[in-house]
Amino acid sequence: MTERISDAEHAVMEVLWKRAPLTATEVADQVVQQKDWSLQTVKTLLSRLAAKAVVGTERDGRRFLYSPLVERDAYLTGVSRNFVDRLFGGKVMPLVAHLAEADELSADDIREIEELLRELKR
Amino acid sequence: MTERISDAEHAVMEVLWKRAPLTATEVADQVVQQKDWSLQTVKTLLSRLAAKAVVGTERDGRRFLYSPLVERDAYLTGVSRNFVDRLFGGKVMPLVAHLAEADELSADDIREIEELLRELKR
DNA sequence: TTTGACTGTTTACATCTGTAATCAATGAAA
DNA sequence: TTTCATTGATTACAGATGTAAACAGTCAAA
Repeated sequence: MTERISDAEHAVMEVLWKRAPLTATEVADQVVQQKDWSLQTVKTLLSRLAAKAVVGTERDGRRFLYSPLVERDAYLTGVSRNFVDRLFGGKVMPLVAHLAEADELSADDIREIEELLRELKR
Repeated sequence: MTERISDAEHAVMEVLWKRAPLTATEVADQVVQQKDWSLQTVKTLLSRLAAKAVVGTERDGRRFLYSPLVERDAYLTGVSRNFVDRLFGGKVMPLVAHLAEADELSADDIREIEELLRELKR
């Protein structure tokens, strides 16, 4: 039962998942390359994430260092599961079928997935 | 650029995608089997959906008949695309790989997907 | 030691969501 | 014709979210 991470919070997490620990300013520097947010906004998001225990803080003199407490993998598993459950009745096949029919899968994608599945069976 | 449909609204849409047009009461009767909502709540959701032009209304005497204006398929394509873009860099492979690694795919699932992909190549 | 730059904390505020209650119009029943 | 039930419209209200501004503590420079 991982705490829910909002869209905005997710952008912050992606930065921390790439490298951590980081200070608020360092996180903001990264985030700003994607989103047009102020330093204050990023700090608010970090606070909320810390309040939810999704990131941990470690005092470093006058400032904090932030690190993810939730692994990206675990998070992705949770949201993927939720997504597939809600929209495709919990089955991955209809999702893949849907993307395929909507022409969202290239021939390369298909080859890659087939390769992956072959691996899985071994 | 389809209007965003919230979770609660989505439950209402599923009913209308199954059969339409329906009156508010008919929709509520269906929805209540899933969610423990009052008739009022369902009506509010229908109004919001109508305001967003996601469902259309057609007067029928004293009441309205509601029908989806957005197709389920188009909606699913949109949210799937968005989901895959946001969390898996737009590639489906990592999503499937992820679900597979998280043991969310059974042997049957794998067989089904392989079958599907085989079809697609023909 | 005063001042300024940084950093976290507190407060703000509009919008969206979930979940209705209340109101008003009206057709049906008594 | 008065009354009740049905139905859409309006209003409500708390919590989540996006997006900060204002405040307060403190180390560093002057």
